[in-house]
Amino acid sequence: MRDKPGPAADAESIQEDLWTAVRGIPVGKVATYGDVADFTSTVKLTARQVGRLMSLCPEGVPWHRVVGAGGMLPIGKLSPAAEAEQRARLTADGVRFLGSGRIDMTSHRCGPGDLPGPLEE
DNA sequence: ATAGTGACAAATG
DNA sequence: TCATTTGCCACTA
Repeated sequence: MRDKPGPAADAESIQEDLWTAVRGIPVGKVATYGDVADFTSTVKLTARQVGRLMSLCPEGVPWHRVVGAGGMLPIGKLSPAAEAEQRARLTADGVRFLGSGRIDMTSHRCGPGDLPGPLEE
């Protein structure tokens, strides 16, 4: 190995795996940060880690399919415009919203194993 | 090194 | 259903 002993499994690898997991979310479905963190995993990530890395997510990644627990959109805290965009994209994907501005997780929640990502065994 | 903050989550009242 | 508190991990002052 050549290279310094950086942080366990370079952050690049983590991101790559993360994007793959997010991209594996089927259209019309959504996953929570905790779920995505569970899918990804070459290294066990926590919901916060996922959220933090999400800000770096490159183009082509349906980040809008990643929501908070219960279908809340915590993005509004960071960028109100992004929240509107996410909402519009999800609607275009066929996701329904509840009157409280939250997503109808009862029908769109993606659980571990329901994702065609690298988690398969 | 300590404290504060943040695209979160689960438990509690 | 909502508000509060605690745990989590990384970054910034």
